[in-house]
Amino acid sequence: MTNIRKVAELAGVSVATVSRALKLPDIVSPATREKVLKAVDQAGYQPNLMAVQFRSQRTYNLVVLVPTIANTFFAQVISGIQEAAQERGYGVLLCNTLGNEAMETQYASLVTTRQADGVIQLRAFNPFSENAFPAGAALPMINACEVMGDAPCPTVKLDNRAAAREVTEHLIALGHRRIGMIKGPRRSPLTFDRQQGYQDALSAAGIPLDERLLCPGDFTPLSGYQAAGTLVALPEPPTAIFCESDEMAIGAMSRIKDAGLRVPDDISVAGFDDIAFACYSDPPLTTIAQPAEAFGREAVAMLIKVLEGRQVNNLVLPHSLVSRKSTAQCRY
Amino acid sequence: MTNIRKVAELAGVSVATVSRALKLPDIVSPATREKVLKAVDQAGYQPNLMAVQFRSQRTYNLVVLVPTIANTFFAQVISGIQEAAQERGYGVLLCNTLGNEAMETQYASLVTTRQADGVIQLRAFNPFSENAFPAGAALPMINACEVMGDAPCPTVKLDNRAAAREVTEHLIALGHRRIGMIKGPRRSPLTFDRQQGYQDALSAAGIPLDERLLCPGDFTPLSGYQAAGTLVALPEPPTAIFCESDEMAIGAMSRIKDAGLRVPDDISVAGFDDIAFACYSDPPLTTIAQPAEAFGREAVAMLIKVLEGRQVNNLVLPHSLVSRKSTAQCRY
DNA sequence: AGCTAATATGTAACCGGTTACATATTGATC
DNA sequence: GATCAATATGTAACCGGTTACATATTAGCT
Repeated sequence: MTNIRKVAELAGVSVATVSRALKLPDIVSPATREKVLKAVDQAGYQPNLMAVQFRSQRTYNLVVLVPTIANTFFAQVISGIQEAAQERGYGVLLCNTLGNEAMETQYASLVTTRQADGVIQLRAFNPFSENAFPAGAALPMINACEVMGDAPCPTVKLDNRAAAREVTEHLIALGHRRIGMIKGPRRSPLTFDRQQGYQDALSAAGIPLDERLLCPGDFTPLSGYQAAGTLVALPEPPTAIFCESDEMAIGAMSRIKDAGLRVPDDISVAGFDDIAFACYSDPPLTTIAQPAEAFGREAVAMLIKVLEGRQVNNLVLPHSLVSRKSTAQCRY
Repeated sequence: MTNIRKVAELAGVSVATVSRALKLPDIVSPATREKVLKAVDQAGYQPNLMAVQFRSQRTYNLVVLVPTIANTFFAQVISGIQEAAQERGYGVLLCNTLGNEAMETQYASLVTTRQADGVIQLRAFNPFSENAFPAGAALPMINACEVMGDAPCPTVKLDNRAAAREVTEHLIALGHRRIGMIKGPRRSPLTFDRQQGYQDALSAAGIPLDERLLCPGDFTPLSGYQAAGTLVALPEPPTAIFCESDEMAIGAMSRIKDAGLRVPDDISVAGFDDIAFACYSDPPLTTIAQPAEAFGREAVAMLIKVLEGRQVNNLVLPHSLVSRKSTAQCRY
């Protein structure tokens, strides 16, 4: 293996000079620099970054904990993370946790064992910082997308409550009064906030909350399909359904059509996320657009600030209602 | 930082003994082992894996080069990679190359700079091994999914030609004779193989090839949408379209409906990949199912074999035609 | 007890860079 | 020419483990 000593020997200088010629070219004489560069070239030398990292105690890797890469929205967020990380010279260690807390803990420990410098957690915070990291070892960490109010680290999120309220108001403005909601997993703060927004809109319009119109899902198309099945089977089914993710909305629309009903003629459907497929579904989906890549980019920027010991502020990214063809005037 | 020396001091033994007590517990006396473990516990010691890796010259990280994570199919493959890697104690460094060869090269060099042990490339091989890695430094590398015939490394792929032939035969069996094809990027070997299969089926059925029915795309829904626009605008539009990816098929169906035509009544559409959305599209998509996770798992297994210096054989994974509602008897 | 072999533990070199500190060289100023 | 500062380079310690080799201890056997 060609290492810095070989290069030093070739160039007839010390290893320190080689190191400096490469890292701080200004402080070596032009002649020496030239000699070193030639030797580097001749030896085909590439620094062993493992050694560099070991010495500097920085890995320049970031751990990303994602519940499921298979989710289109997360895939986009990761895309943003990836890009931003690369621009700053960081690598991305991807961890598909499948919601498994043990796995999250295990992966977060990549930081304490020095295989990564920090963590971006795309799921609501779990208690691992309490049990798994003793001695008050606060991990350099950012919580993005799904965020709990009392997260013990900086966060980037959407104003989910306001966004959900907007969608619901949009449906109410179309004349709907029986509005179903296909939610996320029960314990998700995302779901909590969005349900708040949904209720805000209802009560502002004087519509009483009907618990039977709330169905839990897990953000997958299948769960949307199943939940919609429950809703259309109600004695008084909803005339509109707000789904907490586009993937569930797509599943829901499929189920509604299987029941012989049409979207939006019989039931309006709204989603959340604005994934790439949202405008190619039949009908194209009305939804809340989230800046997925921006989530990733901002999370990286914040984490690096933390790593550099700088001050960071929590961030709320903007959303917007995208009105397409899956929602229409209520006919009843 | 609590390091092995602190632990040694606490336990009243040498660092070598601590190291051995943890890695080769059998060769230290039970009493010593106990002492060491107690000291480890007391000090809250976690080995600095950066140091371990540095010493052993193994990072236990694998680089994965993926054209776009945003593609649902790749997301699934990565899921499989991720799982298999984790089971074997490897981490996954994800690189979204966006088809950029410079970026692929840059990331592959993580191996030569010792930040990763090997590479899984999900795109057809590019010439970087020739120009970027001099001195015949053959990277430990696996090429999966999109594979070229002369790949200079082990490969896992599908029999794309046979699969494309099956879909096409399925359409022919339904009475279609004007069958369009929405292809992948021009230079992709995937596209080449699948077009071969398409042509195999046509010529077996005595149907002449009509070049106008072939449209290039780039695997995104948008490109499928656009290509379908070209096809329906033909003086004699096809009665069926075979798309090289489900994402393009979904885009194509959207365009067909925008043209006031119905799927499958007016035009049958078949896809490729069997992504999660395939059964929730309207109508549910007839497609070729690929074992996406298995691609990932096998690629990891093969790469680790390579890293261990063992013999590996190229692999061809099975596919199957999934017949849903987007293809139907030709009415013309 | 005396000898050999097996077991247990310690010492220190090593991986490949980085960098504090020491030393050598050059240049500027009086 | 002497003095001092600035610049350039070299020496060696260091990061935190692993492991070859040396040494100490114990066990087994005659």
